[in-house]
Amino acid sequence: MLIATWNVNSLGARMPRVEEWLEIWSPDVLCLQETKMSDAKFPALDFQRLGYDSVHHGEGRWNGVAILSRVGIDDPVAGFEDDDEPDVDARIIWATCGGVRVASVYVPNGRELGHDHYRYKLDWLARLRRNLEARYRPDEPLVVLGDWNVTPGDDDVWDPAAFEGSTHVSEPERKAIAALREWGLVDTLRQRYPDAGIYSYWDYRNGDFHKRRGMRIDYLLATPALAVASVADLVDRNARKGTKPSDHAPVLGEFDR
DNA sequence: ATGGTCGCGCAGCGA
Repeated sequence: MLIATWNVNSLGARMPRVEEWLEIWSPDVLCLQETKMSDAKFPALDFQRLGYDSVHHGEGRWNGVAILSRVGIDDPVAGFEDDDEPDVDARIIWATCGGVRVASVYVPNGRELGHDHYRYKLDWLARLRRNLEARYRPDEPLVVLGDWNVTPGDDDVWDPAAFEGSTHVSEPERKAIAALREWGLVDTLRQRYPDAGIYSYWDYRNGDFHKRRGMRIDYLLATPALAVASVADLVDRNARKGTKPSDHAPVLGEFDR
């Protein structure tokens, strides 16, 4: 089972690249973030033509998450699986694909330390943890994947010193990700490559991609029940090249199941 | 050199 995640930075702008990419890789499941699209405009028929069922949770101009699957897509839930107030943004969608519970997540950026949006980011991650605790167990096959907007450690940033005092590297954010791991999630790529400088996002500016100045903020977090079957992890850097690329590359995990 | 690029949508914000 091949499961992938890709922050496409507008599906409207990226559809040619996404269709091309699906034909190259034929993943079983592809999670998308930042579709920047309403549900009404989501091109479900185009994905159907490529063999994928899909679910989408979008508002229009900002955010927006989706799951595409060619191994079934059951029990979809848009937003958190709790009875609290609905999230103000469309940032998480769930579905069961081929016997694996999948969540596609677009974690708030945070903007600046101390900003209201930074508090929202930390609250959002805590709410995700409560959702997992209330609804799932680490011995069930589940993967939460997407754009976390947090580097789990210093190996995940091209120059940690350059980001001192910024979001994406702060201790509270990293503790929130560590708390998810402590509940029972495995960062499969990092487990396979313990200290490699592997990135998934490069700013469009400054030629950062060509200078290899990136961050690893897109990843799969799988329960041990699923991670035990992990056989490969990779970032498709080729998708960050060429005409009208997203600023994120797709991240793939393969499981022997 | 203290910016630099995208996307959205038509100014300027968000990333």
